[in-house]
Amino acid sequence: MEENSETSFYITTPIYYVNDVPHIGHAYTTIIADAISRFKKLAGYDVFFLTGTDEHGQKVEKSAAEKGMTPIQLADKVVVRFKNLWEALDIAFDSFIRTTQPSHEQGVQKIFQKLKDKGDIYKGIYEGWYCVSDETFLSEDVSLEDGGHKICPDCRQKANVVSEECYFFKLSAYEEPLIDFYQKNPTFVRPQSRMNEVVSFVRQGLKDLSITRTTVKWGISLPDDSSHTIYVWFDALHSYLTGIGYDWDSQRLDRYWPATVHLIGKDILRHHAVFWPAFLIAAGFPLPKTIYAHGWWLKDETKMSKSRGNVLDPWTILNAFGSDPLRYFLLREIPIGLDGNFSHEGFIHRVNSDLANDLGNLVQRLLTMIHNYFGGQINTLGEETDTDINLRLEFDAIKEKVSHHFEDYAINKALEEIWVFINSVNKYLADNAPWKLAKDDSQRARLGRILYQATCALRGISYFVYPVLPESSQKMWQLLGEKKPLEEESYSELAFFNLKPDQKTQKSEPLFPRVDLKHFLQEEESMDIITFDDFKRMDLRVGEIIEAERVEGTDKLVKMQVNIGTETRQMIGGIADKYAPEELIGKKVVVIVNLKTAVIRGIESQGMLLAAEVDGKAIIPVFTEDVPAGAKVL
RNA sequence: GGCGGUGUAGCUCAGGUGGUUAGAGCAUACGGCUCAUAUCCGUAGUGUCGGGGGUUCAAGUCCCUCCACCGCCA
Repeated sequence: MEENSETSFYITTPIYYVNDVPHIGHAYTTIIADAISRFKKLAGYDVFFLTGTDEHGQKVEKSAAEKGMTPIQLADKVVVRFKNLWEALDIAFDSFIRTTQPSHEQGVQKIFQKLKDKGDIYKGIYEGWYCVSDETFLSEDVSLEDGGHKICPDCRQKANVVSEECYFFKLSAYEEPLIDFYQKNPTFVRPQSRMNEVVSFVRQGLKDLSITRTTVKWGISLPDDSSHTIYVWFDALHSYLTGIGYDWDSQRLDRYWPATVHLIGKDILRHHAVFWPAFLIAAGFPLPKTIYAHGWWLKDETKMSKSRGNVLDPWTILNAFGSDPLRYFLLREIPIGLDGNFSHEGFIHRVNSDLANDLGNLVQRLLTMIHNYFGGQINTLGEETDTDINLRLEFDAIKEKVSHHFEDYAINKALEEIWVFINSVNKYLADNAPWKLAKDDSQRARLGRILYQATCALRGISYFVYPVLPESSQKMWQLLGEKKPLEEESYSELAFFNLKPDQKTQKSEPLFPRVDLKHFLQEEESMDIITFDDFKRMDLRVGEIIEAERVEGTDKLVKMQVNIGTETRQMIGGIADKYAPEELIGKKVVVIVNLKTAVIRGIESQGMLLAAEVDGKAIIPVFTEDVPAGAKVL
C-alpha cells in the first residue's frame, strides 16, 4: 500500500464504549481532536476527523439486559447522547463510525480472515482468571485470595476461572518488529514518558493474544466459525480503517491512511501502541505516525469515578456557560499529556480572567471607541508610527509561534502566545490613549490609525482563537464587519492588514460575561446532581384525595385526607388559590410519603403533594391513565 | 521488587549542552487611567531551587546518597 500525500491529515478519537454515558473525559479527547482538526483545515491540510462508538462486547450485552433492552437498542440510545453532546460542543467531525454498521463488521471479518490465512491467527485453548466487568483476563501474578479465588485488581470484583477455545493472534512474533519500529520512530508515542513505558513493556516479552470469545454473543462472528465472536479490542481498533473506507472506498482509504494522530486516553495506551501496530504490520498496512496519550481530569484533586459519584457531567458547564469557555479551559489549563484538576473555582477564575477580562473586554472597548468616535467606520488614517509598526511585527511573530505550537499539538502554548498578544493590544491602547486624542479634533487621523491598528490585531486574534473558540471567534469576525467566512481565509493568507480600514464594525453585548463565583456556586448547589440512590430515598406514591377543606383563616392552605394505598394521611397543601377544595376530591396526585412530618398552622401534615409552581401558584400534575392509589412513582 | 519520572515564589508551572542580581501566569499590596464586562496599564516583592555529601574557578543545571510523591510492569 502506498503512503498518503504530505498534506493529508487523519485524526481520530477512540471510539467510545456505549456502556457508559458521555462524561468530561470523552468531551476532552474529542475537543482536542476538534481543535487540532480545525487548525489543520485552516493550515490547508486535507483533514479527516473520525470519531464514533464501540458497541460490541459483554458489558454492553450485560447492561442492555439489565435495562430490559437489546444491545442494539441500548447502543442506539447512547449514540444519540454522544451526538447531542458533540453538537453542543461544536465538534465538527467528518464521520462518525459505529462498530455495528455492516461496512465495519465485514471489514473486520475480512482482516481477521486475512491474518488467519497468513498464519498469524491460530486456534488454541485459553485458561485463566477472567473479570466479567472489565472483560479481561487477569494478569497471572495477581495472587489468590483466601477463598481460593482471584479479585480483579482494577474493579475489585471476583473473577472466574474460564477455559475456552479461542483464536490467538501471534503477538509474540512481533516483538522484534515493534522494537525496531519504536527505535526508528522515537516520537511514535507521545508524550515521551509514555513511549518509554511502551518500550519497556514490549522488551519484557510479548505473549500471544487471545482475540475471540465463545462466551460472548454480542460481537462480530468469525466468517467461518460462528461459535466465536471477535474480541472487542480487535473489533474496535480496526474502526480506524473501516471508518475511512477499508473494504468499501479504497480511494478514500488511500487518501487518508496511515493516520496522522490517534488521540487516546492513557488507559488504552497498550492497545494502541502495541497491539494495533502489530495487527497492522501483520495485515500489511503502514503504521500511524503518532499515538498521543492525554491525561485525566481530576475533580477537586480526586479521581472521578462512578462509585465516588463525582463524575463531572459536561452539560452542567455547557448549560451554564456554553461551549467555548469549556473548550478554552480544558485546552488552556494543561498540556495534552498531563493530568489536570477541574474545580468550579479554577474554571470560573480562568474564564473570568482570560476570556472576560482580557479578550472580551478588549473587543468591547475597541468596538465602543470606533462606534463613539467614528460611528462604527474609521474614515481617516494617519501614518504608521513606530509603536504601530511594533504591534504589527509582533503579530507576525505570534502568527509563526501559534502555528508552530499547533503543529506540535501544544494547544496550551498556542493559547498562551495568543494571550501574550492580547495583552500587548491592551497595552497598546493604554500607551496611546485614544480616548484622549478623541478630545482633540486635530488628532483625528492619529486616532483613526490607532483604532485601525488595534482592530487589525483583533482580527488576527479572532482568527487565531478559531480552533479553540469557534463560536466566539466567528462572532468577533462578524462584529469586525467581515463578510467572508473565516474558514475561507487560509492560515498562510492571514495578514495584519487584511482588514479594510473603512470596514463597518458593530457593537455588541459582552462576548464572555463575567461570572460571579459565589452566585454560580449557589446555583450549582441548588441544582446539585444527585445519584439514583439519592433519588430512591424519596418515597413517591400515587395518592387519592378523599377529603379536602380550606384551613380556616388562610387563603392558600387546604387540609386533605389522602389515600396512599396502605393508609390515609392528613396533608396540608398551599394550593387553594388555584383549586377549590371540592374540585380536589377524587383527584389522583403524586405525594412524597416519607417526608418528615411538619406542623403547619397547628395542623399536622404527614406528607406533601408535588406541584409545579407557575407565577407563584401551584399546579397539580395529573395522570393520563387511571392508576391505583399507593402505586410507586419513579 | 524491576524500569521510568517528579520535587523551583502562597498556588500552577518555565528554567537545551553548568556561567553575571533564578523566571512567567494567577493570587497579594500600592500607584495610574477612565474607552471598556469594578475591566485595562504600571510598580513592588518574597524563594535554604526536597535533605545531605561531592566534582568544578563556577551547579537549580553534573555525580553519589537519603526522603517524599507519581506512572508502567498483559
